[in-house]
Amino acid sequence: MPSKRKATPLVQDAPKAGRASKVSTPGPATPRSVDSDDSDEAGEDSKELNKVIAQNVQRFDISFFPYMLPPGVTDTASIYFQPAQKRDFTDLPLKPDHHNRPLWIDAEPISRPAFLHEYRLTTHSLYAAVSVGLGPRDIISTIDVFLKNRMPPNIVRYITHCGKSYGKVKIVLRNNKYFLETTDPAVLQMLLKDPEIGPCRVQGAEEITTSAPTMAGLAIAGTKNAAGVREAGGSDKSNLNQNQTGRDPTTKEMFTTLNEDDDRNVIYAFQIKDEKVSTVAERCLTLHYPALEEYDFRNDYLNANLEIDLRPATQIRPYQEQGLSKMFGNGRAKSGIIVLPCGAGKTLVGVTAACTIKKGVIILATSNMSAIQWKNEFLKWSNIAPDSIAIFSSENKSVFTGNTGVIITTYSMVSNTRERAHDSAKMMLFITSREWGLMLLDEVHVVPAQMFRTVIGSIKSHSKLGLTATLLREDDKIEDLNFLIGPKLFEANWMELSQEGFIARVQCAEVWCPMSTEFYDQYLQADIRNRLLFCIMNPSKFQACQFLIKYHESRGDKIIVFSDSVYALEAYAKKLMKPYLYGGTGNAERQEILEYFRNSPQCSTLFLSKIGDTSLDLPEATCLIQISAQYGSRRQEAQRLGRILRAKRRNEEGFNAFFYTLVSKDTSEMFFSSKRQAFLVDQGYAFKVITHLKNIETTPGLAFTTPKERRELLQNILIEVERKSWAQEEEKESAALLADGNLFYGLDDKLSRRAPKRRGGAVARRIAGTLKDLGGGQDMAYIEQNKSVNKSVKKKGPHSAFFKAMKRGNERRRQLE
DNA sequence: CACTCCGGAA
DNA sequence: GACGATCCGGAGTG
Repeated sequence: MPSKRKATPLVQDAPKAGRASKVSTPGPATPRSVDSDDSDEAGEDSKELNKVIAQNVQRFDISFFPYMLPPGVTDTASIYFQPAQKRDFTDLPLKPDHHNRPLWIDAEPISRPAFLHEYRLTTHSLYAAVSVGLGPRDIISTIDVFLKNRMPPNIVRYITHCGKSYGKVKIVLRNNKYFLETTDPAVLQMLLKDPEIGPCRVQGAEEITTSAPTMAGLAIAGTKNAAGVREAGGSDKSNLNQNQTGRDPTTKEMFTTLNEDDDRNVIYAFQIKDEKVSTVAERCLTLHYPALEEYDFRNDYLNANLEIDLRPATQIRPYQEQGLSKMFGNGRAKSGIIVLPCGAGKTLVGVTAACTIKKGVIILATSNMSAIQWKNEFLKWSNIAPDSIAIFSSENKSVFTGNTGVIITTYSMVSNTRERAHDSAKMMLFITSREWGLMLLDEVHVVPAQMFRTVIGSIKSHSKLGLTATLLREDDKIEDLNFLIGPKLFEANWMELSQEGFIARVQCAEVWCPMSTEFYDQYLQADIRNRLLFCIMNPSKFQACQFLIKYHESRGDKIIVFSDSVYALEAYAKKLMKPYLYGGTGNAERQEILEYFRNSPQCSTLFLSKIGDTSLDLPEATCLIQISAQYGSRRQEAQRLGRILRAKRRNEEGFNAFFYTLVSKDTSEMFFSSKRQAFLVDQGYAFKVITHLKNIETTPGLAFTTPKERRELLQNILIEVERKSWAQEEEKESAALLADGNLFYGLDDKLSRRAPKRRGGAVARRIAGTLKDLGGGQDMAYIEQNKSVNKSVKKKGPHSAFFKAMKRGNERRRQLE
């Protein structure tokens, strides 16, 4: 373990820590805290505290913050430690001078609203801490300095243990083969005997290497230098567009001195099967020997070097550099994840990493569009030759010309298990058969999905860098990233970035729209599936939306309205005469609308479906209204907010972006909404609740003010609900019926089976629906179908439904046999 | 363009 | 009794 390596100082963090300590409002982080920004009453105490923090922070490079208990509440000190079951630590002895000590938690952040920051100490966070160069003793003593109470011995043991076992096991790629390496023969034996790791070994291929890689002859810039630049970068945040330092602060300063690899020169290793790498990594983690990936790219003479460097004009922001310094902290490339908010320049981080390693790079993006964006960013920020960069997707299969280069592809392209097109297969062979220096994983939170994790195994790369804005999923697979890719190296603080003007300041609000009685009745009566539609189409919600659009348009904002329901999207947009965009919109039309929205002053409002959550780049938008959302998806909420974070106008004085969520009162939307907000609240955003929009009654021209209009609206919704359920049953029936093999018996069978669930009337209607289907009549669809070719109509075509169902039935039967 | 498979959310 | 379910998007292939 490197004893005292000087890590990069955290200049920005120190004053911030002080600010956080000015606690004026007691109480825990309530989701809806009042937005009271700068309460500038810095007492002498906190100034003193600042000093202490500043002194100690310098030695650490993890984003950690103290949080202070409110004055006067000194005797309920509590630390949130992961291994402990209870969260009350009142029985721990307090230090005599505890009032001078804030609590100081060194871990990954789980929640950081305005005044109270909650962090959690986990195995992963400790490993991450050690991986950036902190020894367990450093961690313990630093926490102790700021701790109000004595550290419980079990925590000490826990930290020490994590520190010891860390870094003993490494996964290394050599000559296109994966090896598990360790310097400790006992550990090697232990791993080989492990029932899970043992079988993953390639028999007869073990080896003992005696030549540990040395760092001799490496020109690594000193720490002093790096610190100086960081100082400069930290202080001139306002002039981030000017290249003030006059030199390229990118690669050299990222390295700090290193003095490990001292006397150990025997490495024990055995080869593991390519496809088992993630299994082994997972097992190692559970055995508390996390397998690291480190790439000594400067001493890699086997893989060709890539001619790539950052353009001289490219300026890296301090937080980006901070993240990168974690990755290259010891002169090698460590695998891991960097978390930055949307719009904070994730791509530039990736490009810089590529420029540092200067080997073959493979980039995995989520969509075709983002692949193209990656290419453009590479050309923009770096001097890479245009023929050294290629995109590999279904419509574009070029290869770079030289020995090595950059390949951009999509997850689904690589993880495709089905039969491939000919040149696609050839391309895959090319990709899987060579070694890559760096694998960049964009939107890395998608990787844990079963489909995508195969990517990790099939492409051999020396290091991996995952980038994401929202490191969260609603399932528990996010933890898997720790062994699939590596620890979280860096996470930016949203609030801090917005205070410094790197991303826009956002005002978040939740608007409660009352439900009119007739709608509420229908809502209660409706099937659980259709309930949401009534919430969304709630006339007062519509009015609120209209009002907000009007208000913000008059302020000159560019507005995006999000709706998950395509039906509602269309209804709203048509009624308000605004353009709308959803999945079914053709590509050409899509571009046209986007162009129109971007450039035309006449068009300042755009309606978007889920399509806008990712991949669409709309830097002009400054206001966002959400009229419906996907249940409780925190990720979606964060991504949508991200749409306006990169607002071009963010640097204008006093500029605010707005984020509204419209919620129908007393419906399930309320519950989901609060769930969705959780992540943003954790990031420090305060959601205001607006129960009544000022002057809404006196606003002229609002829709649905008369009972007649509302009745009509309700009628239309009911028709839609009907149509929907009809289409569903049609589908179900034809599917089920064909699966049974006999059309007519099957029909009877189905009907009698499901009859008890519904009343007689339903049965009659269902027969009608089925007959309609068989006969090819489309009368019902006619009502809803207007000039726009609706996707649902396409789907409902008797043809496709019929054959689809038949095929499905056949498939199922074949599988049974 | 049609078909297929997949993800994400309860 | 087993089995299945939703919607809306995306990408790849033919």
